[in-house]
Amino acid sequence: MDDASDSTIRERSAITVLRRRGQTTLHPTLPFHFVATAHKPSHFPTPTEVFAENTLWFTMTWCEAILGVRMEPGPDSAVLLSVYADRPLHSAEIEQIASELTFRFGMYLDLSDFVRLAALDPLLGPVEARWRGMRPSCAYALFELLCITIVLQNATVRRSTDMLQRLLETYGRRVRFDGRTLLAFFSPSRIAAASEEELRGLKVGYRAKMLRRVAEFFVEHETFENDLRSGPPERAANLLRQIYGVGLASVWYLLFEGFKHVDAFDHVSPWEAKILGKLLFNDETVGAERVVRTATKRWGAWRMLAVHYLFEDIFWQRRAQRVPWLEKLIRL
DNA sequence: CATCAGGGCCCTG
DNA sequence: CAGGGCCCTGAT
Repeated sequence: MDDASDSTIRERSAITVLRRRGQTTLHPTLPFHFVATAHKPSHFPTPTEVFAENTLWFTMTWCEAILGVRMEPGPDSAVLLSVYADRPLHSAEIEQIASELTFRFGMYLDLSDFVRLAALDPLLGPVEARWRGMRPSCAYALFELLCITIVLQNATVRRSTDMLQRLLETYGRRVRFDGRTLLAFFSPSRIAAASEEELRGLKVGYRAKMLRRVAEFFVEHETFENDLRSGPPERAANLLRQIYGVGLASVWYLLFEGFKHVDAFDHVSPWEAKILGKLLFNDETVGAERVVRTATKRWGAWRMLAVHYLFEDIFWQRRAQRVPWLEKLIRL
């Protein structure tokens, strides 16, 4: 047997096929924008999800099970959910998954005040109208999102995607459902059981120690994510900062993407400050402080959601046609 | 070939 | 609280 066919067999045998176990319908608050909620063009593509033909497919680990989820728009702004799994699921479990996804995709948020606020703002108004009903959304559990913020650190997008790919291939699972093959995340215990040297072998560098410490933290604090979902953003921020490897930039991402705090904009990274400076003042050099101050004054408790609308909007534009000034600011 | 910053964070002084 | 070091890569 030659090497090629050998590796093909290995790869094929490593695929777990998920079967369709149930379906249900989600009912977001109105207004709701399916496409802009399901897909974020500013994010780098990850092998756990794919968005195509107005449909989102993604993997999810849930109560020791590996799930594949297909999400698509239904009538009257409803969202159709098909759940695939490696074991049968009770209808009560399907509803629990539905409830979890309602949270992860921000479908419970009441945007009516934001719509009113945006209408009064000449910059935000047209952008909000274009994406009316877009939510902060993140298909990942907190531990998974933390792994992403760690591979994001001090690396170009290319290197971050490579690191995540290797981690998922090594410790996660390859699954197939509904005609799609995707990777699924690993559990915290899987990483906690790996040695730092082993992780360094995946070329994550000094992040190996952080990944291990984060994983150990989640093994010991199973209810951490749920605890943080209630309570003010400041409390979540303070507790998250105590985890080794979680700094200002990561917390900022986590509060908005993970916990849907629409006001969590007290920090902005340099590259994003340049993009927002350009959008707000047509000047990419105004600096992070001024960007944060302006957003706070202008959009108050909705400032992070407003920033998110502006940010995704320019990345949607970029997809239609390259935006020259933006290309320089994105390090691929 | 060398050097360096990159979609941060920790630790030190 | 400012600044050096950290893994590894691709750009220069």
